[in-house]
Amino acid sequence: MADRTDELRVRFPPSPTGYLHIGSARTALYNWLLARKHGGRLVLRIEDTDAARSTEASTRAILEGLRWMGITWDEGPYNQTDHAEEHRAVARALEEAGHAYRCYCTPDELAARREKARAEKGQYGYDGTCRDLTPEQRAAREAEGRSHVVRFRVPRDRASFRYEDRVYGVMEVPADTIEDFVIVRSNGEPLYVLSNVVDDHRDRVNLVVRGADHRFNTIKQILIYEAMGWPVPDFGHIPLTLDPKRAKISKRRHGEVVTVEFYRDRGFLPWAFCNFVALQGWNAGDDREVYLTPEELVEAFDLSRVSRTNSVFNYDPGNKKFFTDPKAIHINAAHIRGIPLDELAAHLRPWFEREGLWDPAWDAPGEARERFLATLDLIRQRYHLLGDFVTLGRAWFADDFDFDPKAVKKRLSRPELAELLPALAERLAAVEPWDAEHTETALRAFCEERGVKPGLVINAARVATTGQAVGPGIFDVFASLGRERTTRRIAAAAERFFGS
RNA sequence: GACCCCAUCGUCUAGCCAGGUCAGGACACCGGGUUUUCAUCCCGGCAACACGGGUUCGAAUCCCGUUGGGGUCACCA
Repeated sequence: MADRTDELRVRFPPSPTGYLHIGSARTALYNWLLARKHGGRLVLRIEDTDAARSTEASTRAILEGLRWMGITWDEGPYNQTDHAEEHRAVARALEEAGHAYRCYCTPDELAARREKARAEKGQYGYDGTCRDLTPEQRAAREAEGRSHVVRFRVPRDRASFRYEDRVYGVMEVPADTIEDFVIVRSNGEPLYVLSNVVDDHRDRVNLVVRGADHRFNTIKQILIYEAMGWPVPDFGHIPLTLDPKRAKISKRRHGEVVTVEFYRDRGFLPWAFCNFVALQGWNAGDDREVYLTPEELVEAFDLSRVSRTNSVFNYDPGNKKFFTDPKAIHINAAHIRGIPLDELAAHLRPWFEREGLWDPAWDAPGEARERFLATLDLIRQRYHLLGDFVTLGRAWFADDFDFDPKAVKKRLSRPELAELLPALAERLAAVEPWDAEHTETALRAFCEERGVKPGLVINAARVATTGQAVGPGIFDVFASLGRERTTRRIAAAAERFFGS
């Protein structure tokens, strides 16, 4: 198919030196959103130029993270190293055209001069020692056996460099703050600032959305595009996400909580995670915060509404309940409550399987599946994480559930329950038909006869049947659990907590 | 240090560009209500325009400065 020149082409080029963290995930998401919204294409490129730090495992982890989030790419993944020759060719072309030159200064010399400049409080960018070497001077240095890097010859005919950022607006910096930067190492390997441009050009990327920490690279890279006579893409930089102490987040400092896989493992719905991440630095301008489907977010998302203010990822190390940003958990809970039941069931399946609780009958259309979905619907209202279904909700799917000690203490300690519980079980066993309405009538009548408050019996029954002090209305619990399990558990609780 | 960016409740943010409603929403927190329970739901509350000047009848909104925070200054990406 012929290329449409007006087609939006964005990219996500992670460097495989670690895990997919929350900041990169957001960059990927924004690019994906843009591609979807405008019918464009997203290119995935692995920037493994830094061979020393790049690992296969890291690439896998990143791809896995993206797949989990539901971020799909239209092209790639390409490997940057596959194009190393091309990068070198461009460096040569730049050199031949006079836009770049060989620099023979050694790292030691550079460091010394930098130190001196720093001490004198001057600019300490590259001082241009090799910028205008004559062929003879170059030959002399080659003869000395000196190796060289290739530096870009930054134009000195302007007072400043500027470009218009899609998020930050006009970016303008004094020209003398941009030094003649290195584009090829002394070992012949091209550097990111060059390779990235060559790749983006080859991949026909026309909008670059990346972290605000790249703003100065953009100035340099536009210079390269111009020197090559290539069309310059649009750039949009997005604000950074900081920790509560306003420091850049990193796995090294913050641990798992900043990695995508952490959210997967802790029971986040992938799209709920995306929903939260999207809100760090962007909002639609209305009061909406929950986007249950990708389509809704794609529709609402717009680069022009991305904030210029860094956001703080609000997590509190050591907090058991809020092990990550409370809002992230809230959004996850909203999604758990709000998405279609069959989708929820699909996301839950691995959780049940890991616990050995999955029943294949839940897969096929039929009564078992209907009951399963109805149970999910009943208990999902107060759950925040997928794991809650098999921990807090285990009693709905297995008999070997745990009793919350606090619940037992609070609701199963009154001595009269020793006698009430077995009697209640017996009474319930005869209720016909078994549904919320009839079990309620029976239980209330039972309490009336015994002269006890329904609350006593109800709360005891909740703990007895579910192990928890909180949960859905008890008669819905009865109906959901069924007669057999309900009565057996109530009787068993009497045994277990009051038996001699 | 130089350069660039940013600055509204504890956090995410709306409002700013085109000055003029008690500065709005969400999360968290607190209180009340519903209920047999609450980790559900409903209602209410607490809580912010960093500071100082200026322009203006009027400034969160425009201008300047200060302070604070962040980013970048590599033969990393």
